[in-house]
Amino acid sequence: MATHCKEYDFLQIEPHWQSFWDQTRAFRSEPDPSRQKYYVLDMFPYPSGAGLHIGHPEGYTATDIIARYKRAKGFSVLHPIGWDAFGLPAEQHAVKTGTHPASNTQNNITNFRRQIKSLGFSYDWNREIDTTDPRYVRWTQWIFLQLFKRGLAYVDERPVWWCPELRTVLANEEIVDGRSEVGGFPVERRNLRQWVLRITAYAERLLTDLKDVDWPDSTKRMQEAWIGRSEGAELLFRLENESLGDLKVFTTRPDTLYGATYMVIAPEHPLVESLTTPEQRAAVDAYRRKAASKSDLERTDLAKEKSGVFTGSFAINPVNGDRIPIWIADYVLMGYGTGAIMAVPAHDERDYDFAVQYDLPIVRVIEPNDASMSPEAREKLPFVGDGRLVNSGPYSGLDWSEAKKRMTADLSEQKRGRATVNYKLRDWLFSRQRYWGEPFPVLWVREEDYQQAATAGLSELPQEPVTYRDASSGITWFALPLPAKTLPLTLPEVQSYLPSGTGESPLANVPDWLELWYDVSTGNSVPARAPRPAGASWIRARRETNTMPQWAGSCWYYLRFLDPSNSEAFASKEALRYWGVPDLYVGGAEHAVLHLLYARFWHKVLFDIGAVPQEEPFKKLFHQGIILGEDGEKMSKSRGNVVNPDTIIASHGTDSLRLYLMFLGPLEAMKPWNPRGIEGVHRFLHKVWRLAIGQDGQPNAKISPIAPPAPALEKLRHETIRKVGEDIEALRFNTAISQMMIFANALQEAASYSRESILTLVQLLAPFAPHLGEELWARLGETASLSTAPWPAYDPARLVATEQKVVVQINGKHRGELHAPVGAAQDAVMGILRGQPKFAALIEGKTLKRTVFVPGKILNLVIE
RNA sequence: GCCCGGGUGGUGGAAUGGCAGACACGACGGUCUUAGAAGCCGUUAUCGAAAGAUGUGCAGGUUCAAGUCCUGUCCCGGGCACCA
Repeated sequence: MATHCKEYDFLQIEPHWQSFWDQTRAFRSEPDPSRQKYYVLDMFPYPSGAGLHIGHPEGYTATDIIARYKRAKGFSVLHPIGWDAFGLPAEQHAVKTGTHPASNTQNNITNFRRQIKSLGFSYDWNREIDTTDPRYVRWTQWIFLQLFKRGLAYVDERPVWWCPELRTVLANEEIVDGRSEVGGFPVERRNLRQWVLRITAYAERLLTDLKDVDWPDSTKRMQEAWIGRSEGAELLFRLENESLGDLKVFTTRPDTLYGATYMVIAPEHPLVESLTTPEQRAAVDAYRRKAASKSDLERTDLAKEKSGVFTGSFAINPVNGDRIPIWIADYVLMGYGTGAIMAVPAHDERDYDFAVQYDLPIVRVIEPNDASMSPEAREKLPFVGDGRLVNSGPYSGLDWSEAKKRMTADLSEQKRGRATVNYKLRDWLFSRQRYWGEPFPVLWVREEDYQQAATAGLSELPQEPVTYRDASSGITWFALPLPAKTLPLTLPEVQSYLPSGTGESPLANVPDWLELWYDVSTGNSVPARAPRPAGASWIRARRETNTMPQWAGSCWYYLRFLDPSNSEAFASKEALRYWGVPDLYVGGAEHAVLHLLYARFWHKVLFDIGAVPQEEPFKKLFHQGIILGEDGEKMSKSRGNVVNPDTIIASHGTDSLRLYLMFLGPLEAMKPWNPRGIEGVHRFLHKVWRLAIGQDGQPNAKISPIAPPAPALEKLRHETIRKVGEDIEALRFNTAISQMMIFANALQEAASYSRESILTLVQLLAPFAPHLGEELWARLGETASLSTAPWPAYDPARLVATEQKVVVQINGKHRGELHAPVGAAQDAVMGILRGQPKFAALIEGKTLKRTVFVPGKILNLVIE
């Protein structure tokens, strides 16, 4: 089974075992009720034209080690891979070359698959998935229909980022520093009809359920910050012109209500028109024009300088009847809270800056409690800390937290306010004006046709229809979902992949796909240019031209891996019950918010409809660190510091690359690539080879068949089994490797060693360097594949030595060490110490003030 | 500005409050060789001839004992950013 090379010939060994694993389908996983399952998942790659980046094998090696280790520990392991294959680059390539994005995507996948296979990962290739495969798209669309049915999808005309160069809409996350992430082109605001998912309905659960997952703290914090929950109150201010009703504001500080000296509404606030007095009209119009022309970037860039304009109108403070001027300023955002605030300049930095700039009154209503504060600090405004109320009528003297509660309750009684919670999280803009994405399984129809379809009952409709009014025609269109059984809705062939440039995707240029006669009783359709088929159930319909963003496919792929070829459901109940959700998920921190938040949202929806049994998709999450170039800079083509895995595999072998990536430092750390480092681990693998195989290609003569193992070596063997196992469990691969190096060095120094010793080393190393592992395992005479061998056990009793080293300190300073029997008490150790002249001299004639003794570790004598 | 990480030899890094620098890389010396490569053996934090002293960004503190805990501060990296 093994090769016959005499030297460590990785170029021969690695392909040999890769085809062995392939042919024997060694890593196929099937549900096995007799064994515990373990599902270890990588963030699946986008198959870019550039091929595998060195960051991919870093994370993938980590999960592969876990997968191989867990298999050896007797788990039934699910370790799959697939392709997140929709995306803008393939479409841009198509625009440039005119070739179908699918063919470019398939080429890239072929290259990625070759590269990943050459790394020897133990994926179950029977479960490979591709998000662009119609059999996959079908279920992505099906999940969308579930969201739609529950009222979690809607359309909205809203300002989006428009990139004239790419002729498409971009999401916030696709914009970096005011330019498109892809290409770096300028972007601007434009209003378009968009699909939006109501993720805000899940804000509270997305926040509170973070406590149940084992994730890096920093990632949880980022999600918390993104969701941005804040508790406060909505307060109603009567307007002086009573015919205009009330002005509703959101505040987290209702306790400062007596300090409100002006109000601010956003430039886009609906009351702007009616609040503006004739005298202020010109100034307000000028200000609004200016605000509208500013991009968001400019708006935030000019953050330091506040600007605004007075409306001429006043509101009435509900607690004291004060007349408060109402201003317009762009530091208040229409998208958060109510788009209006009460400004308390004494206790808010932004309000303070604004008040100073426009010479508005500043009234202190909170005094600090902290007695240790200097008089100057107590006087300083704005003061945003906690304290006691002053100048606040009947509430003066109360602690601020108490005042918050009472004032909110009192206002609530008068129907002038209520306690409320606000989130920074916005609904998720879910459509793109592109070709290369999942089409929405939705038809736009007229109201009477929608009613007819509703009666026919073929499609599952939301309680409230999703509609939009076309401003130019005045027609209100109704969104009719396709029946689930007709899915997938596939992409048509197009002449050009260029977006229409009018805000619609290239799909708008395919009339036969777009305009239909649709049969509400069967779900059948024919192009609209054909005559209307006979029968009352045929209606006129237009397909949705938007496609879904790339996030759609990656939101649920971990579920498809459970049962990838199922054509009845996205996964069978049995598969869902057995495999559940990933036990470990490894991927880059760049997905800390968006992908992981979106996937959690979809998973919770699936949980709510009873489609999955767990509330959270990813129990344990780990981020691998970025590997920097040799120069300590981020790898990039322009810097010329990119390391290509193929090159390393050719020069040093996959096992060396894998081992080096893991030895480089802690998995989560950002660390620079060092070409000399790969030589080091490569030498180590050579050393292991020589420990196992002699120059003649036969097992090394130093391996003793009969002699009992040396006790010290045997103890080290057990220690190494323990340490490597513990480190793998904790994803501390760098220290696991160093322990194996220590063991290998000890074997090399020994005159002879047991066969068990070298087998142990090979086996512990195998998850890291699986090809060398299999080769040596077979060459040492084992007949079954190492991939099926159980993990070696260690005997805790063997770890205990008879003698222990005790460090001797005098006044906390290291003064040497002595050896004492294990478990020796303080008195016994003191006895040994006094018996050694070196130590006895140190305490001679001194007063022993105190003795600190940690058994088996340290003896610290405090003397005078 | 706010929220997270992190600063340890020439380099990557190791260290449940208990011997700082494991394991490697690099460098230097030796061995083998006609020579080299690969092995193998040794040295390698700093100062010092040595004994010893000093040493984990900086300044303090807690402790018998601090890289580790606390306070302040500087620097680097990541995230968020007028969110009321």
